[in-house]
Amino acid sequence: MMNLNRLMALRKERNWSLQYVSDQLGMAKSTYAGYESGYRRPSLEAITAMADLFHTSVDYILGRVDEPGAYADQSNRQDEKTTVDLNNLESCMLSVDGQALSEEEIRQFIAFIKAKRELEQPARSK
Amino acid sequence: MMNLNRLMALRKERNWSLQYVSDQLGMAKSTYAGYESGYRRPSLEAITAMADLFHTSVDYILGRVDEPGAYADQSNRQDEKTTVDLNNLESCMLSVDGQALSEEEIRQFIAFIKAKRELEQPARSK
DNA sequence: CAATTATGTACGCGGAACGAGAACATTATT
DNA sequence: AATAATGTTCTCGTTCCGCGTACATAATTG
Repeated sequence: MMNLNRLMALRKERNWSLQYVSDQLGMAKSTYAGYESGYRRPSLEAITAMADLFHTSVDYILGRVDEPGAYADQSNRQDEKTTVDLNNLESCMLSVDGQALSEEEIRQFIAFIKAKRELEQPARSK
Repeated sequence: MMNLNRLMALRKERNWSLQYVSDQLGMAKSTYAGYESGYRRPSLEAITAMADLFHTSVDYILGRVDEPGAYADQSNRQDEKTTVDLNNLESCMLSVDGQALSEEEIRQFIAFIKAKRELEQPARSK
């Protein structure tokens, strides 16, 4: 039927754990795991929060649309200054000395930042 | 909270009755009426069926997006990519997982990228 | 290698809330 | 005026959501 098969792909692309995602969404690990496995179905608020977290659209998670980054998410829409979250690679082009950065380089930077934050906050785990 | 205020507008634009819409959706009149009034929240299947019936997106019904026919704009949005050079950061703010990056972190990243490019182009450099 | 911790999976339970139908009020049609 | 159509609100039975928990496996640490 209507499976949310794309959730796991969205999570694994970012190398996030179930625990980390469910913490970000403010729900139990088993709850989010139920969404990925198809055992449970998210509420409208839950699926909206997931679309925000993954910087994609509800329609994409539902499989109604095939472009992950088709819509702007709320945080980007409401900010007057342009705020770019690096997880949303489709929305921005970054360059250094006029030379564009590849997605791979941006991913490395994200990993670098996360590793740095881990070291500074050893108590927290994702 | 998250009201589906746009449902009634979508229906009235078409001069459709609650009975007609609920028949098309295969549910009771009171069920769909509950969605419009905010008394009940639709399931994922129900809101998907509504998006299909009204020829719009789930994100539009949820208020995550302001254009009813959001699908057509996919190619347009990619042209609107914001290009940011990391050497002049005054214009924009960068974040990872919604957490802002400090200027120091970005400077470290610039240094990292430059060093990486040095190593990848040993013949040209110097 | 052993021990501990992180990660993914499955299940049972209490309770929230969904969906249908009925009853009623209001408006439109004849 | 009578009838039908439309919109609103309520109760009831049932579904199923979300959490806690337990367990299996993989990863990390000493």
